[in-house]
Amino acid sequence: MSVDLKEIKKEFTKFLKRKNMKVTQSRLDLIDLIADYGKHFEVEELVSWVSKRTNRGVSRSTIYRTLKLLQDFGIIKEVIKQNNRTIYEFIVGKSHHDHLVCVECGKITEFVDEDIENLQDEVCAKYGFSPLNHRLEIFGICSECMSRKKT
Amino acid sequence: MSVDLKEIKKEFTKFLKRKNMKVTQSRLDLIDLIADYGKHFEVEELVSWVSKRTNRGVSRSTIYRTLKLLQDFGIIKEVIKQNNRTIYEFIVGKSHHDHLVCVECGKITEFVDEDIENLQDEVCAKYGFSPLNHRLEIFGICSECMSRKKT
DNA sequence: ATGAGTGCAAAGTATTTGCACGTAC
DNA sequence: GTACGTGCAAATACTTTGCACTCAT
Repeated sequence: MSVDLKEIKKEFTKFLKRKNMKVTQSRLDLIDLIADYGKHFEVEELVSWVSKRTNRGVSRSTIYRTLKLLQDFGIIKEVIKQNNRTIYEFIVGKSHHDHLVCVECGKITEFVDEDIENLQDEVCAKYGFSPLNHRLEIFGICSECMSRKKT
Repeated sequence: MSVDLKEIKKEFTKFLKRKNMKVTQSRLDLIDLIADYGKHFEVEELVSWVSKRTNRGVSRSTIYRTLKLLQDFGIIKEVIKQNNRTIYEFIVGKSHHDHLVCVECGKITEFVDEDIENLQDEVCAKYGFSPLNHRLEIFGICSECMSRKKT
């Protein structure tokens, strides 16, 4: 793990103070817990994970509220919106990447493509649009599912 | 309007028969109504539009069910998933395009970029992934909102 | 005639909110 | 001490589903 969580929490503390919000244990802990989880997650998964890893657990409301804060702060992102599910990801220490989503097995594969990123910036420039973030989801069938289907 | 709706409905009829489904007025009408609406839409908007344009109206259930069918058939697509909203689009007669979504005013701008499309195909090829469709949403602030903010 | 389609109301999900109590400052 | 945070339960929003009736074949 190449991510300096201590530094992130320090920055997050500043971020909260700047907004006159309180630095609570619950908020700081969630950063550790998400980093520790180490993969994409849905709210439900996170709730279970937190219960499993702590004695106190956490309410869904707090999770939703804190996730929103962490998105504003910029360390997590909604990476997939499919059906009624929202999949989040801890994005610190990763280059921007996008996702291949297998509609058969649900497997999510990350990929990085600098060229796609650059072309997007060009498009935005062309329209005088100031991008804040983006989401590219490619839905399809992964190689394993494809070979299984052929059999 | 360069789209031949008659032809589309003929194909849709075949599509339904192939699946042993019935060719109902309601289903065929929805194609006309969506084409006629001429822009992105949400379910709620479509329900209002249908009521406004017809005498009978249509139930939300049928709208949802038919939208799913039309997606399978391939003439509409969920183009934006933001917050809890799903925005659909009639995609017949358009090259594949993606969207710039202004988070201030909600304006949606379409753009076409062949190079991005090609790069995506390359990525899929690299992972042995068979793409079915994709969605690229760039969230940010449009030029009008940006100049309004500066003032 | 038969099975699929439709509308309605009810049920499911995911997410947000009001409020009483707890905690950071 | 005060204001914001938290958990809980209730509310909301979107979408799906069961069922009785209707319509396409």
